[in-house]
Amino acid sequence: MGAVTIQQVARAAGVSPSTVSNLLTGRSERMLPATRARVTAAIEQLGYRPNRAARQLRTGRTRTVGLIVPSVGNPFWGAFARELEHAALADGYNVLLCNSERDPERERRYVEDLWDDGVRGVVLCTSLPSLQHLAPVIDRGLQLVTFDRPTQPDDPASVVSISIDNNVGGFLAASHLTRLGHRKLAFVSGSLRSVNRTGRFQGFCSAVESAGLDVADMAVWPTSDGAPFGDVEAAEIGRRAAHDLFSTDDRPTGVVAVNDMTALGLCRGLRDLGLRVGRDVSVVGFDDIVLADLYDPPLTTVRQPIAQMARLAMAEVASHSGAAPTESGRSVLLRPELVVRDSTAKPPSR
Amino acid sequence: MGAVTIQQVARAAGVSPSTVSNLLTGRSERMLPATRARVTAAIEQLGYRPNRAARQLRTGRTRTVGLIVPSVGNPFWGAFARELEHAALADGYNVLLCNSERDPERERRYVEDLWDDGVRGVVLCTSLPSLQHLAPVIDRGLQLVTFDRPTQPDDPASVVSISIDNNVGGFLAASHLTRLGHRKLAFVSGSLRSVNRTGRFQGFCSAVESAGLDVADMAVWPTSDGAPFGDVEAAEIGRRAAHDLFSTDDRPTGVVAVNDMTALGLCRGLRDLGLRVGRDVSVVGFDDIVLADLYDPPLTTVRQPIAQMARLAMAEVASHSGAAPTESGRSVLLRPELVVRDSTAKPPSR
DNA sequence: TAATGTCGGTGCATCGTTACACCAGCAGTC
DNA sequence: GACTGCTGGTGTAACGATGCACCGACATTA
Repeated sequence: MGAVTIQQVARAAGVSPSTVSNLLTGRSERMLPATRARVTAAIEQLGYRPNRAARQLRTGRTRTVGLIVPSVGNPFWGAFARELEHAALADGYNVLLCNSERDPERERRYVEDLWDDGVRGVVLCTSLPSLQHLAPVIDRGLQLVTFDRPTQPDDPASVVSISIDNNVGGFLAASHLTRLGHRKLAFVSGSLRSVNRTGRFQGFCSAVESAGLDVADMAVWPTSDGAPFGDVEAAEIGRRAAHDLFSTDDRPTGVVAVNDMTALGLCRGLRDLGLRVGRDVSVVGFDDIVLADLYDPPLTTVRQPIAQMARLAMAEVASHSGAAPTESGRSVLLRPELVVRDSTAKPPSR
Repeated sequence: MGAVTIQQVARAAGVSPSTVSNLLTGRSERMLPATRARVTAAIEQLGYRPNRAARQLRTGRTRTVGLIVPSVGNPFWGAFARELEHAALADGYNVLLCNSERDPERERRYVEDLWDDGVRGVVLCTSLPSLQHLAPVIDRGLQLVTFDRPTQPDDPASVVSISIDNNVGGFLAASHLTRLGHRKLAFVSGSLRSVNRTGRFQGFCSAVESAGLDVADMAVWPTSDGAPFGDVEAAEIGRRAAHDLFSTDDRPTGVVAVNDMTALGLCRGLRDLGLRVGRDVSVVGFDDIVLADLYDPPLTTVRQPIAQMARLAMAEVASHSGAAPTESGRSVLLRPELVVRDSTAKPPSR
């Protein structure tokens, strides 16, 4: 039952373990073709597979990267996880998936566990304003790449971020509505303290102002941060927002949601109230998950190029991990794209 | 920069490495309280964390289980991955996520890679009729738990399966439609050769027959297995099915889809054709993903109790892995539940 | 022919932890 | 006082792969 070791292969091939190791690690130039053939044959015949734990203990390296997402239950994160795994596989890496449920303590525990497992590169999907809880591990040399969270001023220097320009995204969404003629907009999100919410909201405000409207007239939900919802509940947030925002007299005619799940929940809530999305109310989402296009009506949304972002994130994780932690971090901001579908239209004439 | 080792802790506490190890591995009874306190203090002060690679090399064990899903891009698998991780965490395990994209060769490679990584338990979500490509690793002692795929006669003996009773599920879906008065039904799926499709289709047929109808009159899509679609494309399958099935004269009035994503794609396709789901056509999905309830109209579907199934799967993976591979496998079949929403109604009167 | 260089390959210490075998010291027993 | 048994530890050999330092044998050069 015991697995085949490098010694057994060496014995079978009539060479020393070092020679087998040399072949395995790519130092096969200094070797007679005949020897190489014998060793290769022995490996093949015995079905030898190197013990990774031993290899890692010796070298200190791993071919694993960590991925921490709020929740893979959310299709956006699921899709991103898939793309990252795709990119990782191409580079010969594995992905260890962790759901933080947006809990900083879980983030911290996961990052430390990953470090103990020998993982030296982690892609972290978070919207927390601070990374202080991870500072100890980053100081030890962890290469952290944040996704969907632009670098903040007080982040550790080595942190790299891959993100879309949320400001532009928010602007695209809101100005699409103002151009259609909407005068009373709403902005709906989950927690107020998320980093990308801030960017998207700023873009929203810019668009409102450049359309000659007053931001103060717009509706913002929630008004106070009493909604510390997780990611799976994103849809529930939208649903509640619909009920709150549309039970007043001064209803908005267009809504920008902070992500597609929230937008979908919003649509559902509007339907409960007897309002038709794309006719009575226009809704713009964010992310462009697969379901945005399947929904009825298909959702207008701001697309994040997740495949491209995943490749970038993977490249950063792989290139820097193991290098000196002094390597200065960088921040990559990609331009999002507005995808117009049927959930937006001119406001109904009164 | 070098990490703190067990020797340094031992030196700091004035004991031998063995004593520290004894404390770490729970053999702390044979130890004076004073000694234990000194060691604990030293661990704390130095910030010692055991090297997992070394530990694994020595013991051969890992606290990691593998999870192979068709694609986390599909919300159903994303949700399941989240539940499994939740269950694993409670047991002190980590989850290594792998997307097979329904490719047997990728399945095989992943299973072997996991084995090499020291992983001795894997939850495999597949609908392949055969597990022969994994037999070598299973023989070496891998504990395989299949999810959403009932055990097949020629599966290796040690394989455990956790699944719903697809037959019952198919029956529930179809009989719901016949009870509403539908006489002409359709069954839509992706690949014909998937195991759970078979079960669901059988249940569908039983329901049709027990309603006094002829299975031969029902529409089945696809008619031949020319659709080797992956999981992300499940929605696309539904969309194509809608166009194929509803461009003829003899249209069905009720459709059972093999899963919710396909059902959603189907709804989208029907909308393209100007048909209203829940009025002109009734649609029943399968799985009850979060989006089923958000959709417009909310989708009637057969619910899989994924949280419960994830816990069961985790329990099986953890309990057997490492034990003798002679342990005989078992097959757990859970009863699914029909969730009636608005996508189904009486057939329109002609 | 002695010195030097190259080629092809090997020996050995090492990574950090664990678990088994062993051992002092002391108490109790006959 | 020699024996047994227990308590509270310690010494040491692995686990499997790696990579540096080294080495014999042959070729080349002065």
